[in-house]
Amino acid sequence: MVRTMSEPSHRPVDDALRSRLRERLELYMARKKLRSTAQRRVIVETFLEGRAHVTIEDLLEIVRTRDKGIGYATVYRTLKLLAECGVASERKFGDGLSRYELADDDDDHHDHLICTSCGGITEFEEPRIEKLQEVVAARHNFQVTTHKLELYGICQACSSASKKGAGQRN
Amino acid sequence: MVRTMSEPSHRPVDDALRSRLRERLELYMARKKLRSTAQRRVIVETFLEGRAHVTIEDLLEIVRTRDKGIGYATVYRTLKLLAECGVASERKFGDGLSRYELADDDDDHHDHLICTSCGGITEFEEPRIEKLQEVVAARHNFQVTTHKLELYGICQACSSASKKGAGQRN
DNA sequence: CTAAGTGCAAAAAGTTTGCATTCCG
DNA sequence: CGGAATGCAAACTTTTTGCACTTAG
Repeated sequence: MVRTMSEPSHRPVDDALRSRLRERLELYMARKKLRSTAQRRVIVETFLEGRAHVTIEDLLEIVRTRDKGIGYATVYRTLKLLAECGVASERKFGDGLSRYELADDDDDHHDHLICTSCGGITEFEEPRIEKLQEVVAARHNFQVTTHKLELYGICQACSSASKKGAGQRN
Repeated sequence: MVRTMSEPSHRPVDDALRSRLRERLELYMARKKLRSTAQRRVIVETFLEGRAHVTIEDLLEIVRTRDKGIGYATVYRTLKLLAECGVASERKFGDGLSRYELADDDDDHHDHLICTSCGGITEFEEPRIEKLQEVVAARHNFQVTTHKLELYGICQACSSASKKGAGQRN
């Protein structure tokens, strides 16, 4: 009950992305003759449908609500598999944890704003920066394969919270 | 300005920077009533005069040629101290190691090209990218305190080496 | 059937810390 | 002297792996 249609969680754009990724995974697994197990299916679905930037620990917790017995190592190995075949991207934001998100399409890269107060992560795209990166790389005869751009600081929510005098913290 | 760290390049320009950093450290230590020990002096000098992007392990090895008995923990704690007072910057390039380099001046930030083949790290500056980062941050009402931009790929040396070796690609 | 996949526990790998001892100020 | 600093080893954290058992194909 109570599912009013007007609300936000449904993003048709991402559905298309997800099916592309699912397909990519299937092809990869077929080619490498990898097996589809109950655990993998649960982990992959949870990852694809879940929020971005999950840690292995996060994902394990969610996955275990669906299948009690799944172990850390299986989640770890499955995420590694997803990263290998270009379905997930591993990110390290310097807090010592590895995080995973849906892989971008080749032509559609995004970067991150990271709030050092609440830990919130926001994505952004700025094609002009990507262009300049190419310029820099060319200047050094460097062939870029990937890049990482992260802006660390205080997000809007935290800065208005501290203005009001309230504490923040996640 | 471009400083390439993989080669034995000597940089007279940096002498001014080093004295500024030494002074900053002295002020900090005086203010906090920290002590100048033989170990710290060796570690700090080795760090200031050595090449950029050293790991703790690297630095320990060099330091021990000067003072056999220095322990890992002391190097670790001294680098942490240097980072605290703005003399060193800690960098993590995703290979699981922490690396340290001389801190930039406030107005003079640089970023990195990282060769995934030879591990070489080259520094670059591109003010237009910095500008655009500010634009992005403003768009999100985000107050940037620091940022990290890394381009991963194949450096010139490695790509010409593989050209000779494998004889394909152009 | 048989090789891939799983779960567990232990190993790695890097970072941090507790503590007895040393030594700067 | 007294507290800061050191060196060692042990504790931690997160990631990775060895292995015996299970199971997909």
